[in-house]
Amino acid sequence: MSVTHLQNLDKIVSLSKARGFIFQSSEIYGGLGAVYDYGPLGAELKRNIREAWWKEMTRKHENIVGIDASIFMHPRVWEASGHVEGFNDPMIDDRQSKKRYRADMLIEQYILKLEAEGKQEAAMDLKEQLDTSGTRDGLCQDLHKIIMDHEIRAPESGAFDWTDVRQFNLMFKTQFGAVSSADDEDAVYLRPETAQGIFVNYKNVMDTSRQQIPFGIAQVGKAFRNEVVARQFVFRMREFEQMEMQYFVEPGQDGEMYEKWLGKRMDWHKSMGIREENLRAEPHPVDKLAHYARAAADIEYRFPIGWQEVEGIHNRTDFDLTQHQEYSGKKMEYFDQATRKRYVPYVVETSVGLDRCTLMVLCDAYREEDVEGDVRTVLKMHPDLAPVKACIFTLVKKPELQELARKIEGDLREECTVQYDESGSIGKRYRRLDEAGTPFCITVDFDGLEDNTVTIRYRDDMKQERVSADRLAEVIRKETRSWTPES
RNA sequence: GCGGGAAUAGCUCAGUGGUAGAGCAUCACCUUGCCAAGGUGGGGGUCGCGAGUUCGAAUCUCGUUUCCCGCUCCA
Repeated sequence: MSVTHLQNLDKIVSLSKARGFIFQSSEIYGGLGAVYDYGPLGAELKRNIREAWWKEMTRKHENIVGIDASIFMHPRVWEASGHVEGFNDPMIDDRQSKKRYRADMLIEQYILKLEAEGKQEAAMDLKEQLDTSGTRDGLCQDLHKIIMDHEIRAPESGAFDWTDVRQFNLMFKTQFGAVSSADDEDAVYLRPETAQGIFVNYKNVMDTSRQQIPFGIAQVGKAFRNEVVARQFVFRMREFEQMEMQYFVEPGQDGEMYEKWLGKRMDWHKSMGIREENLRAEPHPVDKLAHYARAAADIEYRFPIGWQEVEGIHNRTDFDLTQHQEYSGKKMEYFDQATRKRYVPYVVETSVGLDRCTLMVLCDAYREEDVEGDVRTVLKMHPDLAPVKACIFTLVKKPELQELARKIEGDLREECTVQYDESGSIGKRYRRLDEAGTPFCITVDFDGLEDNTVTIRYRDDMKQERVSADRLAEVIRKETRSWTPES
């Protein structure tokens, strides 16, 4: 039995389409870039992951509650959060090397170079110009002028052949209200992250849910980013779903809680049946942290496209709440009755991409096995996540078998997601369900008509057992509980 | 967004200016007593889309969209 390691996402993409996990959006119109739809199996898989997360993050903790905030938010939210600033990177292209650079970074590098050459005065002067860029003819024009005036060359090619400086705003903007106008006053954004929905509701939740610090707010929802480069299947989409939990703690407790949640979240991924050797935690270097974070780490999965982030754990400090306090004028402080301390809470964030999780599960489950000279494609995912948990077959298409099979199907429908299949050869049906990741196939044969027994065939090792039809639910439960991934 | 490559049936592809093809898949029937068996028949393509050249374009030219590979960002 051999297992092939995927070199790219091609096979996952093909299988996703062939079996109805994931389709490209608006395919009949030629598709829409970096937007995907979940088909029947994909919708079930994604929902199973979402529910597992929700159960883990809310129901298992008495001090974490869920909310469901809107996608539209007051435009000022995004000024407070830093997204209007931070999601507006001025970019410039080198026509020679075809490489793209952040215009402000180029100038900063040039300043460092001047300083290294001992030209302190010129460096100071340029720094002043950079800091005041955007105040003269607009940010793009100002930065472009600096680059032109100083003949700043491309770092790699050494060329001086630049395009204009252009800004790429990663936030989708739309009109609010029935009357559309070109005025920016009416513009609202589709949220680029779900976290702000939690921060703006922090006081509401605390005032109404009798929670005291430390406590958490969890949310699952869509977010939108107009990515410059949006590729690699559902890994980077323009519309995606995040599962976030913001944990509010007393300043000083943030470091410990950050470590704790990093560990708990890693454990969760393992409990989803993801192989341990394909998971790792990567701390962000201190000099590369986002504007809001004091510490950050990615939980990465070894995708066929390399190690990539699935979840981010951030120590956001009091950045967000302080910003909202300032921009909204509303107090975000917490008063601790026991210690008589008053403070703006610190926030530890866990933020996981649901679509990335789904892709991770598909990649980790995908196997190509050599079965008697034939290739068997099978998705060995955790039975709890499987879109279809069991499928009922008749050994051959005969009315007397159909009756018992339909009865078993009906009984199991109460227990889990099931399908019924009687077409084609038995082997073909097993393989079809292997590709769907269905862990249990139940076949009704003529012996079963006598003693009410059936064979249950296991996806992972293709072994079969004869069990009483009455015990099926019990066997499925037991097998599901004891399941572990094979490496 | 920029550069390079690609687009023909659900999938993999053949077809280089003259009637749109194959294998697999799918559906129906027959067959089939446990790992993609076999038989018969059916459905499915405005050759990504739009122009142009031509008597005639899947085929040549231009544009456009989407996908793949790089450059930046991130869940």
